Amino acid sequence: MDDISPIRAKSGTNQEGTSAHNRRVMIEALRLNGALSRADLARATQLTKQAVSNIIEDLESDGLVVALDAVRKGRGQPSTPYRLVPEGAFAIGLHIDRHLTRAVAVDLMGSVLARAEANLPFDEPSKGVEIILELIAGVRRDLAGISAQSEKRLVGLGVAMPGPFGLKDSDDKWMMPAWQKFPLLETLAKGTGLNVGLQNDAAACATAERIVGAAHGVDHAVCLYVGYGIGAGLILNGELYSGSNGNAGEIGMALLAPAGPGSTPLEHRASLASLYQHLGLNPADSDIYKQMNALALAEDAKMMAWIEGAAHDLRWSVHLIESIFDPQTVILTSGAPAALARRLVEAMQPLLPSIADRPGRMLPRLQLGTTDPWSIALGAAAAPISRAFDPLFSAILKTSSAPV
Amino acid sequence: MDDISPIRAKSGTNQEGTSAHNRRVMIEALRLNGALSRADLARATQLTKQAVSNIIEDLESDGLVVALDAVRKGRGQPSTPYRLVPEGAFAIGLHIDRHLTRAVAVDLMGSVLARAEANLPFDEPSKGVEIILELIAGVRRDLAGISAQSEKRLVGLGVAMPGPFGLKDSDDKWMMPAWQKFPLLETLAKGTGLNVGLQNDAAACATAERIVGAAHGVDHAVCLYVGYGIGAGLILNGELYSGSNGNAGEIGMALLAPAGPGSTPLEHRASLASLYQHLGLNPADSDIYKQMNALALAEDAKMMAWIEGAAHDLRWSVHLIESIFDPQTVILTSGAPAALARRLVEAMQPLLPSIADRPGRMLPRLQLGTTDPWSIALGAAAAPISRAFDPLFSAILKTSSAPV
DNA sequence: CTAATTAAGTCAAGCGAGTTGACTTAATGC
DNA sequence: GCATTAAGTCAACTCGCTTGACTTAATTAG
Repeated sequence: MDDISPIRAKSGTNQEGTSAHNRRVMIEALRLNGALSRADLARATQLTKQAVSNIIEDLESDGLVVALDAVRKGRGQPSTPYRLVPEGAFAIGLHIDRHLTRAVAVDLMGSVLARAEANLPFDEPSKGVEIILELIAGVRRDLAGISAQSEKRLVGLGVAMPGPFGLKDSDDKWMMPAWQKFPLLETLAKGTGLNVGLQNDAAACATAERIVGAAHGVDHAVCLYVGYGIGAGLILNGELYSGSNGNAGEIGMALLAPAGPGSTPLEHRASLASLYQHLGLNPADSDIYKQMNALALAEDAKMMAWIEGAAHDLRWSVHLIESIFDPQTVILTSGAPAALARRLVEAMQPLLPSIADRPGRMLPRLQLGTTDPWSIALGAAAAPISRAFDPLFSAILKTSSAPV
Repeated sequence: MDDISPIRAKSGTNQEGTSAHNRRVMIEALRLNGALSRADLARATQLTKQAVSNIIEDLESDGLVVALDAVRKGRGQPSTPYRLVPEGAFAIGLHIDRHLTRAVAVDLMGSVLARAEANLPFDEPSKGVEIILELIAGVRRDLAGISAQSEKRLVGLGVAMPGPFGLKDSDDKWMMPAWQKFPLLETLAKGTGLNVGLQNDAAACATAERIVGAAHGVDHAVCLYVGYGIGAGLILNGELYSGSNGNAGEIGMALLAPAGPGSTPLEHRASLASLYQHLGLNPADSDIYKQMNALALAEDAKMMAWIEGAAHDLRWSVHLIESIFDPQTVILTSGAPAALARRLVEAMQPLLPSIADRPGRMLPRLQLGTTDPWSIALGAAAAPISRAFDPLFSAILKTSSAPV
């Protein structure tokens, strides 16, 4: 968003933009509906049969779609459905957390094909980056073993890490101060030769839910992510919204009351960090996930007390989110074990009344989303895929760098 | 959003979409930058000189832009700047409130050319509609007196009224139950022969700020509107966001705490309705505006007490909005007299710390926006203008079927 | 005062993605 | 068997943006 000229204006478009958009529309339609024939696509996208035929032919020769057996359905010539080819594109996703980093390789459909994790030194990013680069290299090697074309078809590296980004220098331990200052993206771009993009962890979670989860094909959804911190990933008009500085949805530091004793950040009440503190656990313990799972399954009293408290605040967070965004659904995801997340969602019932409490709803107000701890890395990987293949406004305009 | 076919897909586009987008981009560029030459436009929009020339020629013959005197600026042939023609398009805006309705006619630049108001029976919409239709007809006559082409160039009728819309039947007096049930849009469309669109009042306020106010050219802004109720108008990525049911930003009914005695709707603490109640005023009084102005100027003790309380809650609302949206700025607008609104904004200082408290800010965190009571009607009128002339994603697609 | 330079804007041919309408292919159903 | 229905192709066409050369008109250097 740097202004080269002092004149403010949106970019124009031309036939290239048209064609890029139509390709993306086809891909999205196949992703959302499974296999479709050219005639189906023509009806769904309002394009002519001929235009669709040309585009599909193109996509087929690019190895992004493939024909299935013809199917007869009533009168007329049988139709030939096409589906996406998972191996048509790949992306690497990287999740950087306080004590741990995970890397995955995914395909066009969002299937995870390779994964690796490693511990991370909390305050030594220059060392950490070496670990990360090795991790990525390993995942790439694994991927190359699965598909010979993987390197050619790699669209980018998506990075997810806790936000918020770009604030005042601070030593707040929540914010991984050493990492905030480190030129991470540049280093990774140089070290991998890939296009690199950054999201916060909650946004990545929403991206994951959108490609292979509860938000698949939902255009207005908010994804509450309860991890070490807490954040919301916003899907508005079918696109991830990141705000003016990439910090939209960073509700962890939001105060629960304007003043007085109740005026604590949400993060201090409803996050895994607060749970660890409540239980006296050490977040750097390698088996902490197992410990929590055991406590959740045993309905440990102390944990249940924390759940009650967190649910109290989260119930209200959902109420606020519904009032502000009017989403089709709210999805709660978590880095915690599934048993814990499930109990948390149960404890949030009944939800507070809100404008979401309307007749004719199609989706539940609150759903439990993915609780796989790898889902943030998956979402990170899904971001470059989305950028390359989803129908976005920015993809139509003339300087939408790096299309594919 | 009705699915004609069971296949979910975005619409494709073609040269018409391209051309429509480029026209809109030109218009927006002229709106944001004043007068620009063809060469300027070509640089700003990344289109070729020739393409711009053709489009400008088109716009000129459509009466939307006009050439100014050539200006010399250094070497080379002098450039001929073009500017928008205010009389290039008109729209009618209608603001329906509990006891009052206002209609305005605006031009392409958002200047109000005619206005009229009338009292409205609170719970008799069928009578009310007749009053409204007459009001609109009067404004249209006035407009016709100003420009002979006004009828030909009328792009639509925008309606703003308090939300939320489409909830369960209720007798909540806040929500104007009789009006919610009445088929208002259909009746107005039939009665005026115009395209009709609906927004809630806060959204209209944001639309007004965007066309001629503090949000002019700002792509990420939240507009807090303190009227009879309270709501937020959301400008995200340069477009108004209305949520999945047009109720985004309806924070009036949001509870200030999850439970307990503090658990009241924001609307009961920070809205003009709460002020009227606090002061024992009757909102149906025709001189209530003057009364409030007098009290504000006199720094009436009771009013100052209300301001303190409202500012307390609003300060926190801004904090939450900043945490959630990461906007470039928050704009407070109000139907209250300017003196009152100014005191309210002052009382909100200092703001609570938040992620908006970052280095390198270009805009203030909180600004006082328009306090003209006609601004909602203006925003209502600006909506059809925006829909017809702003570069929107939906404008590129093939069936930009009239949504709202 | 002239010539070189710089920049705005036009001209005319070309390109290319979607459109159009007729045609082919291949099923079902009466 | 023949009419009907629908998928998909062919080939000519359209129309908005692009390309590159050209014209116009100013400033600046010598």
